[in-house]
Amino acid sequence: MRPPKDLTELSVQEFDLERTLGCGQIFHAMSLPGPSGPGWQVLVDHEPIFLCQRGEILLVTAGHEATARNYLALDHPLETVYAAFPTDPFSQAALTACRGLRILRQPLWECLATFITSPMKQVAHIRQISLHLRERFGCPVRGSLINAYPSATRLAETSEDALRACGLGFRARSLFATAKAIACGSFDLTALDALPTDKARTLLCELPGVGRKVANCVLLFACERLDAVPVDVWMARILQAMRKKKSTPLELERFSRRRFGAYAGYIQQYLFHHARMTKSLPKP
DNA sequence: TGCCAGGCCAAAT
DNA sequence: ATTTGGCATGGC
Repeated sequence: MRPPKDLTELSVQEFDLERTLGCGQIFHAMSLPGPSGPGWQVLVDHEPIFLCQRGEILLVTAGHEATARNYLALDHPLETVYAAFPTDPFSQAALTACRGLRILRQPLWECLATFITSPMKQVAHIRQISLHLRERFGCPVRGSLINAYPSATRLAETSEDALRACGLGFRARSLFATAKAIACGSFDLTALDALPTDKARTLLCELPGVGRKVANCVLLFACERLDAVPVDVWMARILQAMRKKKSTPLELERFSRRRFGAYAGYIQQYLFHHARMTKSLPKP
């Protein structure tokens, strides 16, 4: 995508584009040199959007302002999230370092599929797999560098081996099986919206390749459940350092929900990103 | 080289 | 109910 000539200026407060796109919740954003400084291209389903931030001005492809506002969750009450941050030095450092990071509103299938490909993979490699799947099976989009994320139906008509050839390893079986379950209608993703979080999580965990951690990623990043806390190896180390008592991942998840409150998932993302960027943990 | 990565699953205790 | 081992791949 060439940066579009027609850009609309949006006024934004408490927003940081680079942190939001780069904190490990989406895996496809492409950085581009723009007409007025560097920017990013993202795809929201089949809608290509160019974004470029200069202070409290966000430049957005004209005609796509409403999609951008929703995708970037510019309506989330970050001051309320900040007020709920713990006061220990590590948490406050994470807040300072990540201020303006927002939890995106991701397309549901893309989010589910990419996190099925995530177990025992580093963020950079999840991105590589995601781009490979888009390149091989996704629909081209006019004006976009990258293809749309392939639908469940499209992946269901490929094969486990074809997915394996995209570097998925043992995750190929899970992604293929889940794609088939959704394509044939035996699992209805649209039913998640109406369910309380615990029921939605239980339902998601019925899908191949979806355990509690991946389910919590989907709930947080695509289902607006901002209290859902994915506990990966990084979060386990962070939360274990905050809680002296030796704990299982599930205990740490509940601990974080009690400690952090209704925006526990949001706070989790700040702690996760900060720990990864600085390779540091809270003092035990 | 060896170790680790935004885990999941089934088998064994 | 809880713990353990296997699973593919790539980066440092």
